[in-house]
Amino acid sequence: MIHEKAIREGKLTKGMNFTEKSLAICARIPKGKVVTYGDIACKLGSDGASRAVGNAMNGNPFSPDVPCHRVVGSTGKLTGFARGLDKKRAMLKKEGVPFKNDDQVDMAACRHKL
DNA sequence: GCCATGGCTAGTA
DNA sequence: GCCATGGCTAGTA
Repeated sequence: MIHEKAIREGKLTKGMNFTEKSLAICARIPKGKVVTYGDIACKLGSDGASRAVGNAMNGNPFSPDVPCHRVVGSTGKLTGFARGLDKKRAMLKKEGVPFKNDDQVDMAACRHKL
């Protein structure tokens, strides 16, 4: 992972591969906000790559500085997290993200526009 | 060939 | 619940 600095700053540089770019985008999500795997994929110009974005988040070496916990499924469901969904939910709640029920984020209220 | 997705359809209640 | 999709890595040769 050569582009650590750029990633942490949320910048895309030309040498980055898909994974690195995904992480860089992720770094831009403000506290209290949330984004979708698909949102990041779209932002990178490949709509079908939402699954690949999931892979990228899974390997995130800069967690939780690069806030991969702020990425959720398209419906607002908490899909996955290396240290468990309970942790993910706890972190999001602590940041003030509104929930509809225990594993469902209120997307309308806190979806971040990339 | 795996997967932290997502969208669509069959088929139950 | 099925399957198309896309990027990546473990693991074979």
